[in-house]
Amino acid sequence: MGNENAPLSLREKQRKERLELLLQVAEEVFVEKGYLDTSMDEIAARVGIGTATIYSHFASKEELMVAAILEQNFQKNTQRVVEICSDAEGNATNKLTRIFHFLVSSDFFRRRVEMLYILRGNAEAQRALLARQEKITTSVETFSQTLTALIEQGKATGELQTSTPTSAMVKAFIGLIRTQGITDTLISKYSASNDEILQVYLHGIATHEQ
Amino acid sequence: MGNENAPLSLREKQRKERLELLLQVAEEVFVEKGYLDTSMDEIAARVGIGTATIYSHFASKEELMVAAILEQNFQKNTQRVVEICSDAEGNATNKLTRIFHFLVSSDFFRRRVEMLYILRGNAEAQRALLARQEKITTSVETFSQTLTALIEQGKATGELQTSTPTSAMVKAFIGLIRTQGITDTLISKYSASNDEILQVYLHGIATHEQ
Amino acid sequence: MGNENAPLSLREKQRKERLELLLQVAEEVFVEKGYLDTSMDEIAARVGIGTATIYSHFASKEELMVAAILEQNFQKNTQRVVEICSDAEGNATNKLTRIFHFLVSSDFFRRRVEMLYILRGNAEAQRALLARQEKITTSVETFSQTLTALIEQGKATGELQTSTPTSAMVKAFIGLIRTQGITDTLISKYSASNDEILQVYLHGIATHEQ
Amino acid sequence: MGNENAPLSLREKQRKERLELLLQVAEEVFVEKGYLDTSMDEIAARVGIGTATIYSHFASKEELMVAAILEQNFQKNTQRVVEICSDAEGNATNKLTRIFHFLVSSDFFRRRVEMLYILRGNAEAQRALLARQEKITTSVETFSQTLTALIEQGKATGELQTSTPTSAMVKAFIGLIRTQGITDTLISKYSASNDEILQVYLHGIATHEQ
DNA sequence: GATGAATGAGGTTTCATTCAT
DNA sequence: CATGAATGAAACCTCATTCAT
Repeated sequence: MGNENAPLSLREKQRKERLELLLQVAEEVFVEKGYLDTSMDEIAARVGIGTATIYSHFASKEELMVAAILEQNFQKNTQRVVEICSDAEGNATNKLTRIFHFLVSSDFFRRRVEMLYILRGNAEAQRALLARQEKITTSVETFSQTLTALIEQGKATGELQTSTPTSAMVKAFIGLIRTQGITDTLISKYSASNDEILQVYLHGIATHEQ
Repeated sequence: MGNENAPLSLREKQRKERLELLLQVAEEVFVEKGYLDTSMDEIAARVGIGTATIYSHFASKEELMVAAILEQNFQKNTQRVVEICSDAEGNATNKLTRIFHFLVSSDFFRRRVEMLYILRGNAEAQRALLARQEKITTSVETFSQTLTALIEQGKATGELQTSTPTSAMVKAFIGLIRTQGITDTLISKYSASNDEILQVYLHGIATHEQ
Repeated sequence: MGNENAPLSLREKQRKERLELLLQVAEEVFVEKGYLDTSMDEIAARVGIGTATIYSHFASKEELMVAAILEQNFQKNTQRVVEICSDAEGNATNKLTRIFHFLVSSDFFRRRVEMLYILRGNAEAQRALLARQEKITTSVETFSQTLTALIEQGKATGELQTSTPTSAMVKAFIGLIRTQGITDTLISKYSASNDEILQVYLHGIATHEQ
Repeated sequence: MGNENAPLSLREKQRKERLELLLQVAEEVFVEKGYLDTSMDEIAARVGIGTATIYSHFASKEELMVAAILEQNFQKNTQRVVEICSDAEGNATNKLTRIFHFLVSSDFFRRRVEMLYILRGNAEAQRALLARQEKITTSVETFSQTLTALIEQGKATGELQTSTPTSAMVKAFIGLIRTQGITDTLISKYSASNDEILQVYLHGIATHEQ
């Protein structure tokens, strides 16, 4: 009966609810308008709070963005990945396929990469990232370990090659997802679907015995 | 006898040289400081021209960035890709490997993706992109056709699978390169090198007959 | 039997102690950081009370500063000046010297002058000054009368000139102390010590008979 | 025929005139409202220029204040002091009296001291002071040397004591003027005029032979 | 009575863009 | 044509003060 479950006072409850709403709205606006064209005033107005109130939750615009993009979704995404891996049915390839589709559709990585690009070279942003990093360490760890375990299972069952290091397979997998994010005229002309791209990857890590 | 080959007047020659210098410097600064922290004044100062002069070449900051990042290098990069493909020696896999290393090291795609992310959702930027698009159409075409041809050659010689569509192979290849650009704590922990990632891809498109 | 001497309730006692602590801390912070960079939140945090609580004691930041700088020390300083003057030993010159050193070292006038400069022209501050003025009237009176009496004693004993009005001597004396407060590059180059400056003053008010 | 006397282009002339107007207006507003209650917007509005234009002349509000208070008047004041000292008529005491009255009436030291108090402890302000310091070094030197020379002349003619160091006399003189600046209820009750205060000083540095 | 969260109002500063020279 | 100075517009952020609990 830890008191973290103790009933929050009305004030605290309202504050917590507003924080969640703030994060949700912030994410929406950042995604809709991009970092540059999003102003703190607009976020506050949409939430229905004073601009200054945001600063009682987050020290800077950068910190708000990091929180909105990272914290908002990472835990949920990680949880879903774990669920997929825990499924009794399906082999490694099948599970990787499901994870791939889920993560591409969740848009999480697109936002994450966008954030990383935008905040690159911004000293304050680096600090914000660090300040918030620990809050998602658990998710990062779980996410990584889950993927690693999945691939090693695939190797153990002979489904995946053992000649390619697991780390390379994981890294390539994440890269594969990240790449789906942004539209580029250079590649938009290629009609290939996400599925076809995934096939190249799966083929690349699979064993090819007769 | 088109007069586009007529000798340029001194004025015109100087103007053209300055334009090239401007593009070069702009790219440097954008890459060095990022879009946000780059000011038109600084670019002009580094080039040694007046700020207003930039606006006689480009309609906006966005247009300058598009030009600096896209036009500045695309032609050069395309040319090198064509050269590699024209080489008498080496099969498709070997050439893809060389192209991969060249493009990763040239940093072209990192900058391009960064630009796309940053300018996403910015209406003025979209207009700028369109306004400049036609200037690089030739390069885009050449680049695409060269890669497509290379992969189809590989298919013809039996080196690459025919079951995967060429367009998917090309798209995955470009995605592979784009993914190398940005460091992310999520994948930075995986020690896999670029080479190992490339192997996954090459393995994924190769035939696996005994 | 005024009930101002009645035993205070625990509540009232605590409140009074907190007020004293508040004034002390406020003075510290104002002196440490200056008026501009001192925030009510910081003062409250250092005292360990809620920000809003300050406003149950003082109507505004200005009023708090006036109280903290004026009331906090004036009584103590006045008391010490009275003590020095009451000393059986020493003539007027000697006592003025001791008072001078005490007041310079106590830093009271520096803070007072700083406050006056900073709050000058601030209507709210003038109101605060007036609102608090009466609280220190006694000290002001005592301070003034003590100095005046001391100098008139000096005149009576023939130690000080009678040709200079007492009021001028007092005014010059206070000005002398006030002047020691702030460092200015214009006069910092003059190596003269406080003592030497004092000598000019003492020489200026002394009789010079052979 | 240095080209610093070359006719300025119309643009340059206008800019210079506006700068002078800016400094003058800035001084007025700072003196009228105090540092805190003066906003850059108001200064700009009164001058009739855009707020941003101020920043093409001065890097910060602090730098503007330093320039407006220091540079605006120091040279003029110094020049007048030098003129008084160069006067063939009058001995040292007489000249000190005239300098005293001039400087008190010019209000220069009051503003200077106010500035020093306000900017104390403000890091940006210290930088601004340094950045501008060199611009007034000449005036500082001239001012100091002129006063020093005047007093040493007084000593040479036997008018002033030689037992008190010149530096102490100068320092006390400047302190004397600085003290006239701010009204304080503590001393405002003393009816003594500036003149009477000055007498104490002059008496303090004079020789007292029979 | 005490509080901490909320905020309105405003401040300084930046910068892409324009325009008179 | 090239320019540097001017600037409008807006952004982020701060903080004294209030008010519901």
